[in-house]
Amino acid sequence: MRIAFLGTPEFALPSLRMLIESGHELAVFTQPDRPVGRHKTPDAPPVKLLAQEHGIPVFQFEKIRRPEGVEALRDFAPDLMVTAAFGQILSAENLSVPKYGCINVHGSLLPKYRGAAPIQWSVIDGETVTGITTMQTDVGMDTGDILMQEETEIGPDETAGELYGRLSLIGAELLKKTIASLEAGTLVRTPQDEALATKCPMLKKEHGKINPSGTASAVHNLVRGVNPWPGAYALLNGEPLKIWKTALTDRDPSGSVPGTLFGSEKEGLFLQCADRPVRILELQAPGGKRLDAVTFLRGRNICGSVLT
RNA sequence: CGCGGGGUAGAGCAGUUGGUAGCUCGUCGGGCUCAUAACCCGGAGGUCGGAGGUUCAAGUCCUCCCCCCGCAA
Repeated sequence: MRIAFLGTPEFALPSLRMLIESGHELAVFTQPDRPVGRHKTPDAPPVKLLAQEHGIPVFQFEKIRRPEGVEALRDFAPDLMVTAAFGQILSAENLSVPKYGCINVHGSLLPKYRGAAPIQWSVIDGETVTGITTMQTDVGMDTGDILMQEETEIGPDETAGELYGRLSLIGAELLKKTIASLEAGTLVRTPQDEALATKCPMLKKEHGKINPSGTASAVHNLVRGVNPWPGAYALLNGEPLKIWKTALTDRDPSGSVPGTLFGSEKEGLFLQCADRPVRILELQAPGGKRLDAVTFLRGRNICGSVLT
């Protein structure tokens, strides 16, 4: 088939790789190179790099729903469009170009977690099961008919980054099955149950802010859910202290106010939360490297301080 | 040239107005102990990121370079 692949970050790579290996005729549409990094050098999206390695034509539009984007799509004349974490909203005009429309690979079990960061929010919310949905894209935000779904469990200490990697692979497999079913003419479309739908926003820096007045579980889930980006933090004397890894513990409450740090080089570091303490395993001071808690404590005494 | 913090013993940090480098952990040796990751005593280990400069004297002041990190994207 002639397939227009629309995707941007790492999540889309396994799916694109699968399409390449399956021998489809491809064109890739991805986000423009963006200034990234400490020195603001423009950086090509991962999908672009992979496409170029395989000699696949790459198109980068600020907004594909504008006339030039639509025109480029029409010129390629795909049978099918596939999106995986593309990051742009498609217009009805975009969707009308291929005869089979557009299949989207989404990182949640729709209709739950519609929106931009379903994987991270699933972890932040403490969900224990999630999955991949392939859906027939319509003009709404992840509102199209469900084609196929595959579940996977979220490990109790799994980070969003780890889950992201796993789901990207599951997504590629499910996409393969979905396209095979489409080609066989056996694809079944199931409308989403609007009553069960939930939306999640794009993650911002401030979503990484830890609330020490929450439960230990909530803190642990946040730390996992925003790892590796944007990263969890709390303020120590007005300075952001990044907290990379935590562990739940059965340790009794320390009696101190939520936000209090305590522990020692022998016991490790703990943060008192609303109910009980959570163990801090890895953290990072501003300007400093990411360190395990015991090493961190060697040079600085932060026990007794209160995070806000 | 976006803003800012930092490179000092194997690790993490201190180092005051320039005057022979300290702390915690680790490591090595010894001791205590039924025993120990606990405790006590002792030792080794640093051309203070690199190059130049100022000075009687530079980790500390000046210039340039390399590397790491936070913010911002």
